[in-house]
Amino acid sequence: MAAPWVEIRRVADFENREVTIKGWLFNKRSSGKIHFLQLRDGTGFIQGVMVKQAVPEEVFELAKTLWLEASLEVTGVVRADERAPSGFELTVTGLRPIQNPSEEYPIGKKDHGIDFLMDHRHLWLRSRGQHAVMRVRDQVIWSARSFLRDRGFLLVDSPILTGAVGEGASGLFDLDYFDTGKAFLAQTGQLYAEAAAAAYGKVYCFGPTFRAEKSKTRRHLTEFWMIEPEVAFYDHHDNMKLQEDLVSAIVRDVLENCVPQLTILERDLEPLRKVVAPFYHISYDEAVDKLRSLGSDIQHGEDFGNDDETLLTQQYDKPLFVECYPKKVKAFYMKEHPDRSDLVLCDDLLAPEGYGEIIGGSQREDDLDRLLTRIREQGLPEESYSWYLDLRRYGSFVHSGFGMGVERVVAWICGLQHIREAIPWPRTIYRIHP
RNA sequence: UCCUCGAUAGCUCAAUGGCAGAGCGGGUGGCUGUUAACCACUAGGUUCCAGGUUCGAGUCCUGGUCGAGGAGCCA
Repeated sequence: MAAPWVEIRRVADFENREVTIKGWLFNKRSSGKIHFLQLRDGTGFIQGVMVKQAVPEEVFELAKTLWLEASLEVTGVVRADERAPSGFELTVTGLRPIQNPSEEYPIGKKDHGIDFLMDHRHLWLRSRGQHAVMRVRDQVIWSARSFLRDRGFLLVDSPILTGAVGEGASGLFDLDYFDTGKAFLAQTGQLYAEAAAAAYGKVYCFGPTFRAEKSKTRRHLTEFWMIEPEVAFYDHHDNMKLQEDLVSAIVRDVLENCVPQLTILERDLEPLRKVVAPFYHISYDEAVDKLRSLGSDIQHGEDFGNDDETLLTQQYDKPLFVECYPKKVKAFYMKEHPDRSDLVLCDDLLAPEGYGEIIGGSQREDDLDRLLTRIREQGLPEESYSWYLDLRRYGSFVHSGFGMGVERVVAWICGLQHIREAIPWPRTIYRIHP
């Protein structure tokens, strides 16, 4: 007798049958003798139509008392209807409230300010746009993982609590670690991934990373997720090819599976359809010349500013590799350029449409003496890197890797104005709640 | 850390130094196809805090708190 519980995403398989939907009421309209109940169950959205004559009087009256975001079991018959955005609606036959709120839902139908929305992030996640972003984020992560798995990569996760420093001494969160002194939240898993690459060849780590920099921009979080592949016997060029293949695979998968979500987000699909290998390449030196010809006052030897990066990416319709930056603006572990001792074999991959850096990668310095020299030049604590230096003592090897910022990729693909919407619980300099 | 802007009804925002307003949300009533439904009526205010100028301050000045946008740094 009981109608089967069906997920909204599956209702097409139940046309003209009575089903039960378990979910929440995200909007309600009424025309006197018809209630329109907008339902959400996490798998989709559907409209329930309750006609006064078709249900018992008390059920029709009960529907009037529902507040937004009431949790419900709704029974009804699935009908194809071209007036419904999803193609289907539910002709309601029964209604059982699970919990009906006793006060108004804070998030209304009209616009809210970002401060209010961030304070209500736990409720904001219920909204349609945030559903879309989280689905795309999920797709991006699954695409990356399956891409790497298909290519024989081994997932070797790195620690979050570390004793050694990562890329530099600034921007580290520290905490007391028993009697041994300070521990630090990892800024990167890369050094551990290098050790894993020496053990297993093709590896990656994927996890949250932490930067205590007081950055206050639309592209920074203090906690963000990074996918970091590291490959033994890959050089600088192999490394860029891998990045190009990974990013194009992710975009291809999103376009295959997430067009409804991108449509909700009003994302223009044309720029994404152009994201097909090969991407563009430009050297750091060429990039500086180009920027100067476009009016930037950047000097050779400086790192790019935010405006520079935006200006540069606006010149291209696909992702752009910028290669071989000056050694002095990059991390100690990057391999010195064989012909130019002032440069390193590295690349930044810049997303188009002004989004900028989504990947930073490099060939790693595999020579023990050069690596030691750079650690000392940068004033880093040599003893913290002793285990890392062992990788150059015992079977050193050409190897390369990169870090891809998940939230930056999601923000770019979704066309978001700010990276904070690309992660469920953003952590920024002035916000750690909820 | 620096620069800029902002804070008024539950929310989003108006208001020449001169009566505190609208839309949404809430309440009451109406409507058999609504899509941020619509229509009528209605309730709702310590204008962020502390001082100051003025006959009179939401508005001007000083200090503070909180937030946003941007810079630097980076993924």
